[in-house]
Parts: sequence; structure tokens; C-alpha cells
Amino acid sequence: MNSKKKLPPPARKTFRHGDLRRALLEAGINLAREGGPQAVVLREATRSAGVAPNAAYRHFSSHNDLLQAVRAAALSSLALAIEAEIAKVQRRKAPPPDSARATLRAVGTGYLKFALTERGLFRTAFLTPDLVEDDLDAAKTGKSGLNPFQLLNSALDMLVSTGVLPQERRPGAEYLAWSAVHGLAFLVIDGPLNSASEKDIRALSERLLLMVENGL
Amino acid sequence: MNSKKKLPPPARKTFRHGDLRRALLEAGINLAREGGPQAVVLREATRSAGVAPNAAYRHFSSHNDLLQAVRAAALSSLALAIEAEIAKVQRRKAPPPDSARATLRAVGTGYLKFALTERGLFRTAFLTPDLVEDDLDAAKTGKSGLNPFQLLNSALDMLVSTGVLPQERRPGAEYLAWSAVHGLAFLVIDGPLNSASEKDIRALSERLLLMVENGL
DNA sequence: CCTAATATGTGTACGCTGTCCACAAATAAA
DNA sequence: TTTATTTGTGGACAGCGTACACATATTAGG
Repeated sequence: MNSKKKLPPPARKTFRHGDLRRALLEAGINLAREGGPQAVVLREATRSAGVAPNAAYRHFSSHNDLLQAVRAAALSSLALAIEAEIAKVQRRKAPPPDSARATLRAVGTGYLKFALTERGLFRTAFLTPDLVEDDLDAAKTGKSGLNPFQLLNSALDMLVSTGVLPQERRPGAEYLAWSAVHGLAFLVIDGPLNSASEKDIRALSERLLLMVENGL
Repeated sequence: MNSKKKLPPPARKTFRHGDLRRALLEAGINLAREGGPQAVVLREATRSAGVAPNAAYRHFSSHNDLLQAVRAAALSSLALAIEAEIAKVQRRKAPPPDSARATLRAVGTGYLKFALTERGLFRTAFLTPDLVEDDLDAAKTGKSGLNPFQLLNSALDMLVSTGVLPQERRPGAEYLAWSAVHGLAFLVIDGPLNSASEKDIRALSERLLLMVENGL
């Protein structure tokens, strides 16, 4: 995809790089994609950008700062994956209650699909404790301007407004749903389901989402 | 608790340490306890054992080897926490079906309690993908000789043998249950429930365990 | 019991990391 | 055009994991 990777860096002739921040961020994302958060090493990013290590400090205050930027990007990708799944489901217009149910499912399947296909980014997305519901950092959102957590919440709100979920059960429901889905994602990428077949995983996902739907 | 921590190491006079492997392991566990897996640094462990860095290599083949030993110890602690909760519940003898249900709950609450009180160890317990159901490594078990995953499985088996859970729903049920509980643990220690009150967390746990019980 | 083999420690060194400082070059502001 | 500001380079430092050679205990064999 990206031209500057293992090759001796393109040896730019401009001294100024032009868009170093983005270059470093993208390098970091690539590292995270194939190796998880541990693989995001500052010096490696500067190398693949063809620049001296210290140059990074003009755009990121520390290694952790870069890592958090990568993490935000990973969360944004996750949001996009979820949005895509939602869109797929909402295209076929169904009676509102069914559509609401399908949307919640879509959030779950989008989440799980992303975890499966982008293990490194997924692990990077969930390191440090500062994704809060009212975190409006645009770097963590998808096209809708919502981050993954907010997408889940809006799906649950739909469930209430269409009369599927009793209002008194709404508070905290997001945590129940997220717990189940996130837990399964973990089992699949870092746990005993690590080497399960895709078919088995799909079946388990189905059952899990059903459990959530009925158990909220 | 342990005498050799920040103090200038006890400057043993024996040249030979006597029980260096255990000393290093315990140092590693302490580091993990307050700082998670990242804090387990080999040189720091040797320091608190009052020994040169390389001495560690007589007992662990690499940093990762030490880390895995710490991880096994963390899993063992988790198993103990779960066993304690199970014992508490099984002391008061109830009709088998109720007892089976209570045991499953106990596995969940033990798991969650441990995650809450031992964040660092909990995070250390779940890093790398090699906890498998038939992993009989004794270093990972509690008093019963079962690791956390096996404890969950045996609780589910009880549910079947007492007629609470239909046999055809048994296969894979461990993954559904674990997903939910592990997911909640994550939300609490590294996610948005990070700063939730203990009361709220307890309430959520109750609801979650109910969802699992009904949703299996 | 003395000696040889082995187990377990120390010392030095290397490459890697994140980060600090002083300096140089390119651009923007006066 | 001169000056100030941004953005790069170079060199250095401490801390990390780890390899190699060496020293010192302990254990085993004759």
C-alpha cells in the first residue's frame, strides 16, 4: 500500500517533509495493524518516514502521545466498520421494531468482524482507560461523528423508541451489551477461541447476540 | 509484606542466593500487581532480589519466560478467588438445582471481584493466547487443581446434571458465559466503567449474571 | 578426602529504546 | 530584507533485554 516501508527511505530532497505528522501517524497505524500496540515504536515510525528520531517530537510530545493518536485512529476504524454493518441492515427498510433489533445486532457483528480482521488495531483501540461516553474527540469517530460506544447507545435508544426495550431497562443496558460482545472478541483474538474455525465463531456470535437481545 | 523491596537489597553474604527463582518470580508478581504486565521488567526483579541482571537467566530463559511464569501465578490467584466464592456458596446446602445456579454465579462474582481488587494481576493473566481448556499446567490452578476456565466448565456441567440447563445447550455455553463476565471485567478496569462506584458495578454484575443465566 | 564436574552467581559489552539538548535550515512575519 | 518561528539534524544519556567470558560455590566420583 504505502511506498515507504522497508526500502531505504525515499531520501526526500526537501529537508522539510511536508506532512510528517500524518506520515508518522500512518506508520504507527501500520505497525499497530501488524503487531498490536507493542509494535508501535517511535523510532521505527520515524525510520519509515525517512526522518531522524527526534523529528517526531515536533508533532508528538512523547511516544505515548503518538500511541494515543494511533489508538484514536483505531477507534475511528472500528466506528467505520460498525457503521458499515448498520448501513447494510438499514438499507432494506423493515418495520421499525425489527429494524431497531437488526441495528443492535449490526453493532455487535461489526464490532466482532473488526476484531477478527484487524486484531492488531483492535487491541490497540483498547489499551488505556479514557474512552468515555461523552468523549467527543473527532479522531475517534466514524462518518456519523459517533464513536463506537455512542453507536451502541444510539442503537439501544432506537430499541426503546420503537417499543422493543422497556424504558426502565434502558439505563446501563449499553454496558451489558458491550460486555458480552467485547468479551467474545477477546476470547477470539487472545483467548481460547483463538484457533476456532470461522464457522464456529459465527455461530457463537449469533447465540451471544441472541442472549443479549433477550437478556437486556 | 516482603522485606526486600525498595531498601538497598539485603546484601546477602552467601554469594549463592538459595532460592533465586522464587525470589524473582515473587518480585515479578509484585511488579505485575502494581503496574500490570508492562511493569514486569527483568532487571527490576533482579534488583529487588539483590542480584546481578544476568543471574535471572539461570532460572528463566528470557524476559518472556519470566513474564509467563508471573502470568501463570496470576491465573492461579484468580482460580483461588473463584474457588473461595464457590466455597462460600456451597457451604449452605441448597437443593441441587439452586446450588448449581449459585455455583455458576459464584464463578462470575469471583472473577469480577478478582478483576476489581487485583487489576494488575488480572491484566497480566490475560495477555498471550495460550490458555486452553486442556491446559493442565499446575501453576495455573487453584486448590482444586482446576484453572479458571475449568472451574467455569465444571459449574456449567453441574447445571446440566441438575437439569437446569438442557443438554443440547451445553456445548459452547462456557464461551457465552465467559464472554459476558470477562467483558464486564474489562469495562470496569480498562473501560468506561473505570470510575464507576462499587455499588453501580455490583448492580451491573447482578444484571449481567442474570442475563447469562437466562440466556444460555 | 581430594579432585573434577556442574550449578549459579558477577562483569563487561552490544544494540535497541525513549528522550533531552544544542544547533541548522527553511519558512513566515515585521 | 531582516527577524522570528517552525521544523528538521546530530550527539548523548540512561534503561532495557541479552550474549559471552569468567569466578565461585556446591555436588559427584574416584
